[in-house]
Amino acid sequence: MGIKDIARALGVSTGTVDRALHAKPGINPMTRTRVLRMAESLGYRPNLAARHLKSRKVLRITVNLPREIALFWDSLREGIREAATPFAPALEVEFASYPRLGEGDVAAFERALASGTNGFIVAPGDPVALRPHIRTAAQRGVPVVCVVTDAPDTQRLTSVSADPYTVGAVAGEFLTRCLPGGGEVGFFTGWLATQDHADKLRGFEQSLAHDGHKLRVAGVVEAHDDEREGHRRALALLEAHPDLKGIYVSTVNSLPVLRAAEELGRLSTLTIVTTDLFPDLVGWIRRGAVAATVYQRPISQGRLALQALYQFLVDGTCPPPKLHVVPILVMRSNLELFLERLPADAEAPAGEPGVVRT
Amino acid sequence: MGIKDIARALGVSTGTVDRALHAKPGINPMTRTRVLRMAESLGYRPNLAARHLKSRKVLRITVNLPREIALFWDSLREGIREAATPFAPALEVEFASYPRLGEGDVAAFERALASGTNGFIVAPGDPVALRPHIRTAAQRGVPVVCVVTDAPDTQRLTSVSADPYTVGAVAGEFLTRCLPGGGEVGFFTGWLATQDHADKLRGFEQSLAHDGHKLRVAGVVEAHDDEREGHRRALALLEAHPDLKGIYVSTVNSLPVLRAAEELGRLSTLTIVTTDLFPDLVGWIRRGAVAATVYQRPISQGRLALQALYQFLVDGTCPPPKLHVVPILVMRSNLELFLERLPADAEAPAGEPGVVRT
DNA sequence: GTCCGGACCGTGAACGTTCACGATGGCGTA
DNA sequence: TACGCCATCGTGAACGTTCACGGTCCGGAC
Repeated sequence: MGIKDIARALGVSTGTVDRALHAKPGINPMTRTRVLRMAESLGYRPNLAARHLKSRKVLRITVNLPREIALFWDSLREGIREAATPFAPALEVEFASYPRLGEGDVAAFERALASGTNGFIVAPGDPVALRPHIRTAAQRGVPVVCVVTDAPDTQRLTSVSADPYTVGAVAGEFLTRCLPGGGEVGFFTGWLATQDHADKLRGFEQSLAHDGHKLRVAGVVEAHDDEREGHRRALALLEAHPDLKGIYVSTVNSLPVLRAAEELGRLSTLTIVTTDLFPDLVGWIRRGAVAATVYQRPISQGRLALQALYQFLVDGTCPPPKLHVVPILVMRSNLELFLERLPADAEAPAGEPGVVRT
Repeated sequence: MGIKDIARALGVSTGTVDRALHAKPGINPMTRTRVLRMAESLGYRPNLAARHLKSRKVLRITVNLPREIALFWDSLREGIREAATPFAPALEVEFASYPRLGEGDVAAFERALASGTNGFIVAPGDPVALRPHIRTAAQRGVPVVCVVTDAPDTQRLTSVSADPYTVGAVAGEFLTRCLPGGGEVGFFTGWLATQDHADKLRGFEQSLAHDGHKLRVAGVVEAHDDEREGHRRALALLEAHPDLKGIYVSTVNSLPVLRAAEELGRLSTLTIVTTDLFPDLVGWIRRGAVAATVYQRPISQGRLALQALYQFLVDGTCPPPKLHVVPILVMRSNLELFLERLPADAEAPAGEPGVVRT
């Protein structure tokens, strides 16, 4: 079951077999197919050890992710790094960062593609802008894996994310359980035009419906990832609904909403569910102001993304078009276990400007 | 940074370096230390590809786990298998099963040790009985990793488990959130003498205490993993406390408790939290009779165990004495995502004897 | 002095693959 | 006919490590 066996079986040399298996020039198309057919029938599996021993060519994959929110993206990077170590030194991971989601990802992508990467892991901020670049990458045989956010209808290899519908449904079910008496709850998101955000709302509403509509959505707020707007609209929602029982902030921008609730003295009567985990949120969870946060498990996402990409580069095996991680409810009781696993320097935010801590 | 560089730097042959690095006989102790020191200072990392290419010696690790509960242990095995594939064919995993936890694990251990395994992954049913065997294994340089249950005070390499204190605390916090009005709850376990079970109770009580003692433990029941006893004592507890608001079954034996609650018509007034996931539990979760189950993530445990063991066998790097996975709350809304990932044939229980399904 | 044995160490082949180079042969052109 | 070119294929070295084998040296016994 080696390259030699194929050569012997066909009466050709190992060099010819090598050329055939790697689609190199300088070989008769007929012998090429004969070799391929024989390789197939013999069940040929390349010996990776020997391959890497000889031409110490390393696979280079580049990871383009934002810097902010640090704790989240650092965790994602950590998951990738961790999953990559078993393959070292045959695999080399190159990290490139840009300030925020969608700010500079295209440029970083072009640079890496020009420098000759073998694969990508990216979080598309603006999928439409990235689409043509994913196309050219695919044409050159460079696979792209999306994490956290997807770039649908492109030639990406696969996407890894927390299934948004389930994320919303988990938050909804938890709120339903926490508020057995029923009542009104608020839903905060970024843009409902974004597929992911709309899916979360769908999942959320579906969960509420399960309970016989004792809990209902009093307002759906689009904050457009803007701190000021989030704060202002949270104040408005709370004042318009003095009897509001719960809030689910389905984006990572939960701080403005939390502060608004605190300013109005409503924290004790509200059950609040947020999204993901970042330093400034830890305190709110510890003192119970946030009942739970739906964690999208960046570490696991990173691991899955890297493994799918590596498998494809080595075996050529295609993953399913979408890979999902199960969202986790982080509460006070299991918070510490998450903080343990997180990148070390990321937990202490120190006095960041504009951050109110109580 | 290869064996040749060490040889050249010291003016010896590669054979000598090889003998020194592997503690083989037939080498002067002095040259041995000289080689080791030089290897250290040059930062020598063996080329695993070359090593495996030459003496195609495969690491063989044996996994001894119970058959029942199938879904749980199959998931654990799946996690191990999955984590092992990247190392194939340099790593070979051998699975041995015995009927139940503690029934035949010692015999299986001895057999595998005699057959010359390189490492173990086991779930000690009776840690005391297994201790001497772990000792002899350790003396022969065969590392043992415990999963799910630990064998403390032995020479095991490490143990992988869901931190029992956190498991209990998560269940407690969830119940607290579900029952904002306070009241009495029941706690079911196996044996309080078992460290893990006692830790879960501690975590559980700690979470209740956080809330200003509005929720309190009406009864702690030891069911000794006996179905009849569990059922009988559940009936007794429910009848003694007609106002019981919630139940946490901290072992996998939750069915007798659930049936007792159902028989007494108390399901609708009880918030029930169980442990782990198995086929017969799925229906109870789907119709909301079980609010949530604390999942101890066997797949992740398997992955962690294998990676720690492999790292040690290859690098000699020792993992921390305990590795923890974060327990997850499985509810109706994320149940399907878990069932997806589970071993295929394990979900459908068919008509198992003695199983009541509604 | 010769021989032997043991301790220690060097030598070289082999593992499966890759790749640069050389070899072969057929065909067209001078 | 002689030559060169191109397409196609074979050859052999190299990658870093392991291991069986053989070599060298030294001390002791005859």
